[in-house]
Amino acid sequence: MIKANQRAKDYETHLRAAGVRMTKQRLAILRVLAETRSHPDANEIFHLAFAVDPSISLSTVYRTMRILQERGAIQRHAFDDGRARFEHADGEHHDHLIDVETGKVIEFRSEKIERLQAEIAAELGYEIVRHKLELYGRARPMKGAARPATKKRAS
Amino acid sequence: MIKANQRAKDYETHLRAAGVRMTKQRLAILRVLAETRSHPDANEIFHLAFAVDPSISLSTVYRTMRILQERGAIQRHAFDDGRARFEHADGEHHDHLIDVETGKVIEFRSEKIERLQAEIAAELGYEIVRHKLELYGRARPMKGAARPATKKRAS
DNA sequence: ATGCTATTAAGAATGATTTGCAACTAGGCC
DNA sequence: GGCCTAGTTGCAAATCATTCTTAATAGCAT
Repeated sequence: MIKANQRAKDYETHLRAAGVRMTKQRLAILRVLAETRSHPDANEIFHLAFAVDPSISLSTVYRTMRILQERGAIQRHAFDDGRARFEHADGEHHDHLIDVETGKVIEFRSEKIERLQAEIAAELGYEIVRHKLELYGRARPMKGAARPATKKRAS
Repeated sequence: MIKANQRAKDYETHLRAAGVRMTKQRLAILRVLAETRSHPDANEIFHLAFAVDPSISLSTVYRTMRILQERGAIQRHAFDDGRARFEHADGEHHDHLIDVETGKVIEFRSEKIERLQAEIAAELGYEIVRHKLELYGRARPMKGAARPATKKRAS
């Protein structure tokens, strides 16, 4: 994961520039976030970061996630399972398809959908600030190609 | 609200048919659900139901909401504010536009969006079980028509 | 290195939701 | 109508995710 390392550095640079103090706990969290391509909850982040720096506590994870969210460095999601899940916000917006059987989260992005949403909001007299689209689905008995990997682009 | 009364009766009939015992507490909840066009949380339902039948307790609200959800009689939403909000699932699916300033929830439905979602899921090898689309927006300085009412139909 | 201040760990506090349990009741059966 | 029993209830205690309090610690500008 060479890219992850770079991303961690980028995070650090940006946050420092914004006047955020870099403690070893925060660095551990940034590393963890940079390395994962999934959508961990606070507890998962805590355990992963603990492996990097055992001096970290769960409250610090929560505090830091809040700061990162305020700075726009991460996104907080509230899927239907109750707890908050986090994901780094490295630029590009995308939506989620959640496998109802395995809980697996697949990311995708569709320009058509984005456009349509803006149109609908406009018709209702609104301007979209952000949005959340979650598809909950069941994998179909494969017809041809192999099961798609994590990041997909749809029409 | 004559329709609401009918809806409450329908709920009751269906649930009875499914072998669910009808207690006065459950009837109170069904009445409340049938009468509201908003998205109350457990506590709000509790207070409203309490007005109908003061023997009800909050735990019963939670227990009942779970049963209704399992039976498909209601939908549980997890908007970004943390707690669960409920809404009767009387047939027609719709999505939500949440006013970021007032918290007001506007319902809408777009066939185009529905179709597009199915297509996207299909491309990823999935079949949609359910989905959730939430637009968070800001009201635009009205250009012509009046502010739209609660249930809208978009393109 | 020093000092000021932000940040931390730990645990207590909070808010939403669930659960354990003894008392109660809906609804099938006579 | 009354009986019976499994399902349901209210209440309080338990759990879960998250936030707050506080005394101690550690960035980082100088």
